[in-house]
Order: sequence, then structure tokens, then C-alpha cells
Amino acid sequence: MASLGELERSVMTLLWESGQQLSANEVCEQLDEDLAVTTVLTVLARLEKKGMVERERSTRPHRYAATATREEHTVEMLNEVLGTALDREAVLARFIGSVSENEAAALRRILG
Amino acid sequence: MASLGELERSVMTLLWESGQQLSANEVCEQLDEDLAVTTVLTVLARLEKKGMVERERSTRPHRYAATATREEHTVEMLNEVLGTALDREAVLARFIGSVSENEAAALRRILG
DNA sequence: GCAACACTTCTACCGAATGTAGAAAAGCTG
DNA sequence: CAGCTTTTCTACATTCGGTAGAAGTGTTGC
Repeated sequence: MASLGELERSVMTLLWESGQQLSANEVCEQLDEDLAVTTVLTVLARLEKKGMVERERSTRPHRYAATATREEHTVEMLNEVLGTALDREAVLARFIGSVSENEAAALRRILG
Repeated sequence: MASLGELERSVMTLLWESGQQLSANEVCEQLDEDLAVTTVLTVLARLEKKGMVERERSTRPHRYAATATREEHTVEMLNEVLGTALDREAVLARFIGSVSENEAAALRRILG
């Protein structure tokens, strides 16, 4: 389970893109919408509960960072979806067939 | 967006497994839980709205069927997730690295 | 054609998740 | 300690999904 709401996703995107620990205030400023800091704090707390964000509590503005990179997270999601398949190989086959030729070529390279 | 609730998923599984059009009553009977038919009708209507189910309105017990096979649907989900990636090739590479050796072998075969 | 039954639609309620933020509490700094 | 910054608590609104009764519509046997 790692379904994210709209705002939660925006915050994650920010954390992923910044690649560093950010304070709630920094997140708040860098978001497009004009939200109260408490709102951002609530969202960060929820993301922490979901395990998507780690909080450094030893500094005074607490600092938050994504626990996984964006790519790692995406791969987790992919595996979650694949886990619902009855016939994994069949699904993989179709899936591979659905990506671009360039991507298929990259896969060939990777698979050796 | 095609996130499914528990019951919605059960109903889809049933439709996928039966592979045919079913009436609300049939779905109801074949479900493990003991639900009112109206409940099943509500769920089927919601699934129809989500585009996951097609309804034949010309027969009297309306008949419902999945619009895509289970595999097609899973692949769609995979593509949806992949669509959120910035660097698709990187994600694909990691993803492929996360499947079993057997599956990787199957992919090699498929990719020719 | 109508009564009785089958089926569908409407409406509603509940709980959980998410967006939103004020009020209150806690920590820091001069 | 006073005042500011930051965090926590609490709360409310909305939406989604599970659940189903009441009311409406279609069908069928007579």
C-alpha cells in the first residue's frame, strides 16, 4: 500500500527532486500552491507514517527526506502491480511488448 | 485511474475468471460474502463508470462483462506506473533486475 | 390489462483517506 | 522569562468504497 493523494505526491516529487533533507517551511515555499505550513506538516507526518519519508527529529526545524529514490519507489510500485498477476510471465511478455523499440533495445542490452 | 476497492476487485476477479457475461445475481451468488444483490449492482455500476465493466442493457437481467482481460488490465496498470517515471529506461532496467532468473530468461526469449 | 414478481435505480449511511488549517503546546533565544 | 518558531492536536470537508432499503420500472402468467 503506497497510494498517494495529489498533495502527497507533490511533496514527494519535491523531496525527490531536491534530493536532500528539507524543512516543512522549505517544502511549503517550494510548493506551487499557497498552503499553511501546518498543512504541509500534516502531510509530511502522514508520509512518514506511510514510510515514504524519514524525519530528522534532532534538528530544530525537523528535516524530512524521501526514504527511497523516485526510481526505487516506482520499481516497488511496478512489483506491487506485477504481484497481482496470475501468470507473471505472460504479463511481463505483454508489458515488454508495450514499450517503445528504444526501450526494448535497452532491455536487450541489460539482459545481455 | 483504476484503483479498486476490495469488493470491486473480487467482482472483477470473478468476471475475469468466468470469462463471460454474468448477471448481478450470478455475481452475487458466486461471491464468497453474503451480500444483498443491490450491493452487487451498485458495485457493478461503479465498475462500469470506471470503464472496467461493460453492461448489456438489452437483456433483462442486464449482463456484465470485464472490458479487458485480467492481463490487459495488469499491463495497463504497469504502464500507468511506468508513466510516472522521469527516466523510463532506468526504471525498466531496475525493474527487470528485480524479477526472477526464470522470468528474465523468458524476457530474453521474447525480446529475441 | 393487471397482479405479482424480478430487476434496476435512487438515495443514504458509514468508515477510511486526504486536503486543509486553527489552537494549543513545546522548544529556542535573547 | 518573553516572544518567536516550530510542532502537535484536533477538527472539519470531501471523496471513495462497502453496504443496502425504498422506490421505480420491466416482464409474465393469467
